Amino acid sequence: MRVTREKMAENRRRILDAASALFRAKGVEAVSVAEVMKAAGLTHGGFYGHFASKDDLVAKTLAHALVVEAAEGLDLRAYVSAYLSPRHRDNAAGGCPTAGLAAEIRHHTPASRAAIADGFRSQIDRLTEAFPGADGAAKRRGAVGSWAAMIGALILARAVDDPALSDEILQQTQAWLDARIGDTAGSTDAS
Amino acid sequence: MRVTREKMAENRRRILDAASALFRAKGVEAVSVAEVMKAAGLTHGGFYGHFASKDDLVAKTLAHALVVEAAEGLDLRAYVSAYLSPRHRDNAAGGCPTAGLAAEIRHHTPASRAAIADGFRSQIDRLTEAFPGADGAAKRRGAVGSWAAMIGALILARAVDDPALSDEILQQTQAWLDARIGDTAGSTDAS
DNA sequence: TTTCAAATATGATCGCCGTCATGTTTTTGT
DNA sequence: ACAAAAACATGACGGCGATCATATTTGAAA
Repeated sequence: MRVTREKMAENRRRILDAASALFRAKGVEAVSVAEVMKAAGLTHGGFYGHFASKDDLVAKTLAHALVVEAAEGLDLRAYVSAYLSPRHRDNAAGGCPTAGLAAEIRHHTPASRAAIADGFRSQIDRLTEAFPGADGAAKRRGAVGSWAAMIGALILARAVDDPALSDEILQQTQAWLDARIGDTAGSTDAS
Repeated sequence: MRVTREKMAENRRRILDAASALFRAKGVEAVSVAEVMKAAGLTHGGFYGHFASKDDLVAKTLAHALVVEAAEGLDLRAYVSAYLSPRHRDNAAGGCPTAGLAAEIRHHTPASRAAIADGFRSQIDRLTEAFPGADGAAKRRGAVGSWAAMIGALILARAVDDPALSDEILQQTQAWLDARIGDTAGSTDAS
């Protein structure tokens, strides 16, 4: 049952999208190849026509999910607020792949770790542009530090069962970051 | 082959210690029950005399690993420096259980999530005491925010393959936190 | 000391999952 | 239009791992 080039490319995209959502929602190890294929509307047989192995799928999925759209004039405050919202916490399947997958990737192949490193670099660069600061070094320092806080807070908030504690972690981190971001608010010149 | 009450208690401790190190090093799902028992110097058979299931072991291991020693007069700067050191990054098996396991626990049983929540509360309280600030609310906000940054930075640094990027994440976060911690340095009154 | 059950060892079971083998259909290059 | 193979479906295989069954030893209570 052969299919069009175009259809095949679409199938590949569907597999990557399904894997991306499932991996974020349940973790890589908890998701089977057959489950991914089924979510993509296919059966497990065709999988090895698209990818060499499950590990290969993980690496390709990371590269696929971590593409960061260049954000001119990103509103950092709004970004942080949305990132640390209960809505984002409760929507891991559609949320930030870094927060959902970074911890696991430590145990994966070099290809996956390289893919995630690329995504990290883009993300840091993007945040550095948006971060207020006197010079480039200060901006980058603030970008990395607050990015780490965002990732950490989301991971911690998701780990916990107690909604009150989970909410507090999100809110305190957001309030703390808001104060830091406001440190040199309104800087519009780049350097 | 029965053993002493005392020996049995020691065996249980060995199992928990082995599980704690192995889980942190390789992740919960990548470690088999037999592997844990072997590391504890036993065989897989006796496992279910100590724990009801692997999930139960995970929950008990978290409670065992997350006991936080009360730290009077904690040197926050030194703590952050050690936490974000390459040495700690490269020693997951002996390092912070939260950074090693929190992300995974999201996919585990309520018992495990409750155990980790208890550990979080203790850790936040401990950091709140040590954090400088005008009032209790500011201290707690700073504690949660910087704790999230520490966890996040360690997780991100461990995920990455590129040593330069990994080092930078640790260093930038540490420098950033150092500046925040210094904001109201030398506060010794509590309220 | 004698008995009973506890603690662990050995071995088996059962299901899941990654991967491969093979069959079927149909696009694509000629 | 024809042939070749690409793309996917169905089905099978093999290993691993959680859990259980049973045997064995021996502490512990009487």
